[in-house]
Amino acid sequence: MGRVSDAKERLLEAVRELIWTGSYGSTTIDQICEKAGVKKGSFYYFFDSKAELAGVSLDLELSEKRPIWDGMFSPAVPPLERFDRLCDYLYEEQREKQERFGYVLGCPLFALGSEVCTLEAGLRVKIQEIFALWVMYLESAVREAHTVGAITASDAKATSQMLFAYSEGMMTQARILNDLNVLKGMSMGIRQILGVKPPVLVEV
Amino acid sequence: MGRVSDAKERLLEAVRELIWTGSYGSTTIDQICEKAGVKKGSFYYFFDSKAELAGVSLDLELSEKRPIWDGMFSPAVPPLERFDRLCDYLYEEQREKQERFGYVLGCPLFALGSEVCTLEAGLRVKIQEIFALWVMYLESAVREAHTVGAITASDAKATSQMLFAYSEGMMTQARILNDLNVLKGMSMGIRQILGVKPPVLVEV
DNA sequence: ATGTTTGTTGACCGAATGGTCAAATTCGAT
DNA sequence: ATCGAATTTGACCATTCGGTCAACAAACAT
Repeated sequence: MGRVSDAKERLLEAVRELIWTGSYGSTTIDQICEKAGVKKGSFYYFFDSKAELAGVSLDLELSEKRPIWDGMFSPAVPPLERFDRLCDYLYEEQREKQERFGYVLGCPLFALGSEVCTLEAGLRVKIQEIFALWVMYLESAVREAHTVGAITASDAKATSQMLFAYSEGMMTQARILNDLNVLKGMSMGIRQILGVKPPVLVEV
Repeated sequence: MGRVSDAKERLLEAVRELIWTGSYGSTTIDQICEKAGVKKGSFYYFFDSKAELAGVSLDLELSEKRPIWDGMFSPAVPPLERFDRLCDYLYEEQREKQERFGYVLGCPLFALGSEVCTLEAGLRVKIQEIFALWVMYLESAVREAHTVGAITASDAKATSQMLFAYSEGMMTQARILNDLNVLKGMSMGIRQILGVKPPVLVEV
């Protein structure tokens, strides 16, 4: 078996934080090593480039997010409520980042994808795949919401596509403006795109 | 007066293309100089950092775009048609970029803003200002469209804000996927957000 | 205990990077 | 023609960057 180490994990954690709080291009291997407390020799023992490290960190990101998505979009949750949970989750996530780093960081995949899509084909493809998977969650919820009769939007494919663009646009705008309040309008915007029918009011 | 030169303009042109086709962080001063056909000494004669050059290039971007925006959103154009013109313009712009560079490049401001907002405060502020101006065009058109009775959306502020997030999200998605077809759905999406009332059909 | 595998270290390299400068050049103005 | 302002040039510098390597250390298996 030989010697054991968590240097690999520390490198992965470091690169994620550096890219998210800064950018891919401005993050150097030296920086990553320093933040991870790992010497450069060890870096090259585990990975052979920044791009490969970032690629593995995307795998990690996906494996962490999937159970969260599965929870939010569980079939046990009424379809419309899934979107509420999503908004709450995103807001809370961003609030925490702002508290910790002083910045609203937005969506790590969208920012990274936009930055490197013309430069790092491997990363671009991985990000595309994650997005395709993510849209499946949205599409399924839209379809179910429509089946249940909760929304007017009938074209699940087109609607989920709209929701994706809108929500990512909102997250990125929040990042650029460094303003959490942007996200407060997201729930309403999503409901409008979905064409949520007004709930039956109950007298108290 | 002394010697005359267009080196400054060439540098501005070079940096815009390099950032747009690649990224801010991956663009070096040496690269900019080479593409502009300018020696590094001259670069530092005109600018004192990459950030300052990028800042001036944003001023240039705005001064070029304003007349285009003024044309598309002219009061002489029916409010709803302004959005059609916008979609056509964006599609044509991206089509041209893809033909020239092999990539759909998306919105240069959104991509740059997302990349540098935590790193370059000066650029972040400038981009924020341009966005604020741009949303004014959207908001005005939404307000007029509603006044004219062409759309159901009544809250011009919230609606223009949604349009902004959605359209920027679409442009960035087109960049990440390097797919022009993404943009084909934009006109419909905008109409849905606006709540465009079905036009009165005329028998032929 | 001893070899074997796995991970660590620090020194090292060449290239690229941001940045400076004094000298040379080119133009407009007088 | 020539003076002065505006621009160009190429050489130069220190630092940082990505990347390599041989030697070393720690764990496990036998």
